[in-house]
Amino acid sequence: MSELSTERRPRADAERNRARVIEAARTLFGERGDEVQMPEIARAAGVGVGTVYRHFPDRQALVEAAAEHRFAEIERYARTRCLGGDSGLARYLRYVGRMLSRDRGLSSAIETSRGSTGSEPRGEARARLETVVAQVIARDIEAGTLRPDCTVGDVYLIVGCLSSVVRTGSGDWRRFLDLALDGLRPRQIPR
Amino acid sequence: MSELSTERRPRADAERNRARVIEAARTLFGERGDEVQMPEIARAAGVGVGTVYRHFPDRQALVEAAAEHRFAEIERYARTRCLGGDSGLARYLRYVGRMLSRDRGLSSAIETSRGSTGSEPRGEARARLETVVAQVIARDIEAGTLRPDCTVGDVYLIVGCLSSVVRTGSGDWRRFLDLALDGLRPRQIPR
DNA sequence: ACCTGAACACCGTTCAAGT
DNA sequence: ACCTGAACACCGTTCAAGT
Repeated sequence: MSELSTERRPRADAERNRARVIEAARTLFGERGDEVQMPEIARAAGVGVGTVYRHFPDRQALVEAAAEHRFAEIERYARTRCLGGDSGLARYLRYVGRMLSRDRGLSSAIETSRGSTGSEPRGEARARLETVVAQVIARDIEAGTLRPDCTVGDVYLIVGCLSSVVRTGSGDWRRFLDLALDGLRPRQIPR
Repeated sequence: MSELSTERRPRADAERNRARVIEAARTLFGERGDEVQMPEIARAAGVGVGTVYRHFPDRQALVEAAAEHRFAEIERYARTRCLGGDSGLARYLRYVGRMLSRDRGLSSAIETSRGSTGSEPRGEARARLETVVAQVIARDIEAGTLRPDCTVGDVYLIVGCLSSVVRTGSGDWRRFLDLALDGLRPRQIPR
């Protein structure tokens, strides 16, 4: 009857192993993106493959877990540096572009988390991020630098494309952002 | 000394097999995109896997060959229907979007042909297409509906993103195009 | 010359055995 | 409870044998 929570205190070595796996995954995915293999991560973490799978149901889950801290960083940046001026969204998107260029694993996480039904929370850092992005959008619209019909969905659309451009190296992502941002500006003097 | 050309006349059955492989690949890639497997294509074509590899060096080459006729179709559409009015590029991009929605294999071909060095011809249909796209751009710029600094590279950038949006189903590709096209319009009354 | 398909290589994932 | 790593499943690609 003292079983109020389903949570179990994990064994100390289990917790340490989990941390090591995440650490190794961050480094390797960050450097080489999606091509890194599971046995290599296990080796770098100093554990067996089975241990990796004990902590993460599949490869995809590990990719997401390894990228989670980036979403937290991005959320923090958006909250502290994109709510002050009148073109916060531009600042935000350029920051995301730089992040994607530096951390190739972030790109994989964003790309693959989209094929899903679309409505799964996928980590609380992302949920928080969505809230802040909505605030950035509202602020820019009020400042008159953003078209009034712009939604969070539009920003996701653009982030996804940005990720695709960076990942494939098919062009200059800064140029893409310039075009996209122009597309998001309000029509000046419509008549 | 009568060997003026390196070309050899292929045996009749070889040519027939090649055609069958392409036909099977078009159908299957078109329906289910990148997930279709080589043995399945071989079976559908009524040949052994080895025969597929005799005609196409690897999977990627087959994907490209199967999509080649789409590039020809798109080039024809661009040439006949996008050089008349004053917003040919918008017509063009919407047509590409519809094609990508219908033929899932085209998406794979576009996606994967980008990671490369960037400067390989990759089939003559694509080379011809590039020429026509340049003409569409020039015409729209002259008509004043397109920003004067728009390049073929910009259009490729947008087609790549369009492909990514359609493939991942991460959002409404028509909405994305509306935004991108707005970004490509000339700034009205800049001062 | 070209075809066939069993065999190989590779990588994600599982599970029997160990502590 | 958790860990290990050999074994399995799967799929792209090769190649010895056949016509």
